[in-house]
Amino acid sequence: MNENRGGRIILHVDMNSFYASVEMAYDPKLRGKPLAIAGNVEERKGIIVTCSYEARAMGVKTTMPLWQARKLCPQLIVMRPTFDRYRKASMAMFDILREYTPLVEPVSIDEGYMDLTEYKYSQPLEISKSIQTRLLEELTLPCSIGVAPNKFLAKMASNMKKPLGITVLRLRELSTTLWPLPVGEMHGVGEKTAEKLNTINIHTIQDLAQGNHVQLKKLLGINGERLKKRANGLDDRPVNPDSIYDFKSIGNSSTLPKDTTDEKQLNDVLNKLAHSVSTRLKRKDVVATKLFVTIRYADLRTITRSKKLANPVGEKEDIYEYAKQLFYSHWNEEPIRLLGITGQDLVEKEEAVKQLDLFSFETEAKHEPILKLIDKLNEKYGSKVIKRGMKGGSKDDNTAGTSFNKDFLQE
DNA sequence: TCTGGGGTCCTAGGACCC
DNA sequence: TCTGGGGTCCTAGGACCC
Repeated sequence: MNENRGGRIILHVDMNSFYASVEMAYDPKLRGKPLAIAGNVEERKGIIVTCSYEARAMGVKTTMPLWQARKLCPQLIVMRPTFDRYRKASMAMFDILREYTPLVEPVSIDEGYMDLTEYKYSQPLEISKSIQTRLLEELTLPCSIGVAPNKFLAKMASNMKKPLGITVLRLRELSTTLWPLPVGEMHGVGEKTAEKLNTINIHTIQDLAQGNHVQLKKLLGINGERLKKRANGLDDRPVNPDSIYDFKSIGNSSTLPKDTTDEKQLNDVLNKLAHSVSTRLKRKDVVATKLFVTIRYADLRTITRSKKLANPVGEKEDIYEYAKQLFYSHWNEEPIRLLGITGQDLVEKEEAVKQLDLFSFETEAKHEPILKLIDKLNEKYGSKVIKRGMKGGSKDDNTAGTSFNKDFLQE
């Protein structure tokens, strides 16, 4: 009955050069041409965000500075991103995926996992073909799909054939499919980790899979253990459709047209950033308990400075004031390339108001015996706010029932 | 005449508490 | 009378991903 012996069937659907493909869907004249989407097109710091396969054939790559891409490919068509289109296309794409199962977890605007374990009597390969065909025919958007018993392997599989690939990665084939790859190609292993692994003679995924447990832990901490497990095809993370509802931080940053030390200009940028962060927080009905300021100097050295706030912020003016405080107490007066503001530890606005009340009430009543205080609080707010014998307040209520959503899934 | 902007997770030291 | 051990919070920074 159970053909895959209790294993799961996980798909990773990855759209191919998503932004460029969406633009081609909107304007068919762009098809077949080297197309790049780049930020800051007019300015010196523009980089390639995505490019079509025709552009890739000329050596153009993601994150390459625009001027360099133009040198490699003079006929390159360059467009600024139109996020509205991408958001719409993304929603349409996830709607199609959800027709196959509700267990769809978007991980970014253009990729997501699906858990098809419940549909084990259908062929996952057939379902993948159907998904790929529908996305291509109905949305004119190409994708690659990986099919595997877990998220990690599905992700690695979708990466193996692009564009328009479908790759099935089975556990029993790991030693021939996954293991020969350089360890740096593993999802979760970047440049630094690859370098570190090389120092203990780990060069391929196979080396990692067979690496010494103790040595790996010493080198990379718990990440070492986790990577070794993954290299052996083990990953039990569930596909969680609700993960889009947990927001941990909201931030904006901006690279200045020119490096500067001009305070008026810097204040102006902080003011604009405060405005956009405030708008986004408000749209989600949350306030931030921690505020971060990012400073990048001309030589790309980047520091972040943060402050835990007694009273969570959401209003633009408050964010601006705290950000200025943070900035001016840490800026070394060197020219600045980029400024950023991020709010973290987000709580629902109503919950934050409660906590604020709680705080002042507690201060006012701090001489009373603690049990009496708790009883009073319970009387005032109901027993769910604070329980006798509990250490803290209502800290972990902050996501319950919130209706906030990832930006790209919002209208 | 190089390298954007949006995030997440982990680590580590010091303060502080019991 | 010279020094334990566990835990949490705060801050800074590193690495990684799309």
